[in-house]
Amino acid sequence: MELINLKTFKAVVDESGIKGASEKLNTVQSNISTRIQRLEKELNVALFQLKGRKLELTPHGKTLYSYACQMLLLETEAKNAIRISEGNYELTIGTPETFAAVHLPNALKWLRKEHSYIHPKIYTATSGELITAVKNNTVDCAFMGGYVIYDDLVSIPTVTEQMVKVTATDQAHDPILFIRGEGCGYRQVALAWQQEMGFIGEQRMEMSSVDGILGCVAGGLGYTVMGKNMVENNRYEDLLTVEPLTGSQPVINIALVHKKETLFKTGINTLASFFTG
Amino acid sequence: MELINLKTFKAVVDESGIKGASEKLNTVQSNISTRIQRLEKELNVALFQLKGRKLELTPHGKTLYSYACQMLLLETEAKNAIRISEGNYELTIGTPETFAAVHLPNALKWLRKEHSYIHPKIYTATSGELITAVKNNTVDCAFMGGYVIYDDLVSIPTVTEQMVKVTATDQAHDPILFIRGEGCGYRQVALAWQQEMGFIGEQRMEMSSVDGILGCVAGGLGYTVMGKNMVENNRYEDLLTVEPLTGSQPVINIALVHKKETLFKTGINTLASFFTG
DNA sequence: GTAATAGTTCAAAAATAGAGAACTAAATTA
DNA sequence: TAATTTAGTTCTCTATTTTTGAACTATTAC
Repeated sequence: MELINLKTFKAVVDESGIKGASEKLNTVQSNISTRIQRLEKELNVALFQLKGRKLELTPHGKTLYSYACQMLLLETEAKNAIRISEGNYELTIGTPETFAAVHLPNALKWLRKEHSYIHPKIYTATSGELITAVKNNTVDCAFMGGYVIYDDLVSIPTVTEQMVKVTATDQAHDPILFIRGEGCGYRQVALAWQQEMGFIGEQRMEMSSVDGILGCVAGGLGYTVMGKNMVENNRYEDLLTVEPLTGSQPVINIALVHKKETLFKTGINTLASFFTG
Repeated sequence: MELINLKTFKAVVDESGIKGASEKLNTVQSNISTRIQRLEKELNVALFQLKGRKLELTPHGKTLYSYACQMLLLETEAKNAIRISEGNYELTIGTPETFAAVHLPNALKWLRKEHSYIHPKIYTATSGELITAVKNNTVDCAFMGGYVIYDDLVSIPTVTEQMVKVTATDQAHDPILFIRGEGCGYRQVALAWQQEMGFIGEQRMEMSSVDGILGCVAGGLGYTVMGKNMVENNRYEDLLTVEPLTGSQPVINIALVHKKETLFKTGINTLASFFTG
């Protein structure tokens, strides 16, 4: 039993198919196919069953999956443990795009200057995706809006952002709320505010980029609700008016989230200390 | 990181050297050497340090060792879990040669008849070697004379054997005690008895085979102390006289020993139930 | 019915691991 | 202290394994 086969097996399960796995592992389908067959031959059981043109895990496959996950986790842990004991290690940090643009640069500059033995590696995704990324060790920690309340995760509060309503300065605007895509932390705050204020019937417009949203707002197409910092120094800043949000949640708290038992606790706390002082 | 490399690494540590590992893994030294180097290159740290002509684990090596053990354990567990969930599985049973000859045949016959889904696989070694074999999962369980008192091992009492002093029937014999080799459970009882009886100065003769010992005793070369069952039906039985052992330990208790947390608990208990009824 | 998608099989090419000999260095011993 | 034994490394050649990419089959979607 070799780890590459188990890694392949796990990829097939996670990506639910040979094709997905082959893309994830940067190889061709036939390799995935044969690696799985190698495992099946070695264990002398079928791991998958073809249902139509989908693969379905057999009970044996399920059994193996849990072991494979454990073993692969141990592999990365072993590598991490050695990296840490070398005193000089990589820390994978997940962050929403917005946070990466506004808050991370200074933190990384500071890290580089004061704790150069930590080599940060940034991974951007939506808040939603980041939770799973933390859970399955794709990242060592992640910045996230709101509070996370999972048993095996720890949240360290970092920055509190003033939420603001952003409108065009010299223009009337349509009652259209511009919000970011599914999975974004700000989106939730914006929607909650909209509901609280009773603007239920209002139109909404979804847009994935902050710059795009602010551009539209500046153009008088609508208004938006987001973090104050995100507007400051934006290219459209001069055309925009911000006013602090009213309502029950006028701020958003951004936490640094990590697994309870991580080998990188010290490094993560170091990173958090930049914000908490 | 591949399991074969970790397996090799573990073997080098366990056998304390490349040579030992190469013998254990049935390959040549150069292979062991390059596998270790592969690991070192991949992790970018030295795992061993040459001290004279001995290898010494570096701190990084120690770190890796604990992970390697865990991963390799998971590998065998994964295989076992699948074997068991197939409903039809192999059970590796360790036994001293003597026990294999006298008690096992009936047990195996019964197992085959009543619990044919268990496929016993026999591994013979001395009691001493069997303890380590159980500990590192070379065998799933093992029969052993005396009681084992290790934290993570469980002993199920099976048969109690009457110990007897065996002498030639129609002959005087020299005061030479024939005993079995190092690591044999009976040997210890024999030696304890000899000491208790005050036959300290007596000569001793070591011999690895029971038949050999009984042959010598039958020929009047000396006497021996062993389990009653081992003499019964032996080819020399007619020439031998047995008398129950006197002293504080006239019997030997043979237990079936296994790790506390084994996937084969049910199978092992089934096997034990043949003896306990 | 046709196109697209998912997975398998196969042969050739590329990469890798293994065996064994030659070599270096340390311990043993005579 | 010179010779021998032992442990480990390095190197080359060979054998094996892995990867690739194309052809093929089966299922789903349009």
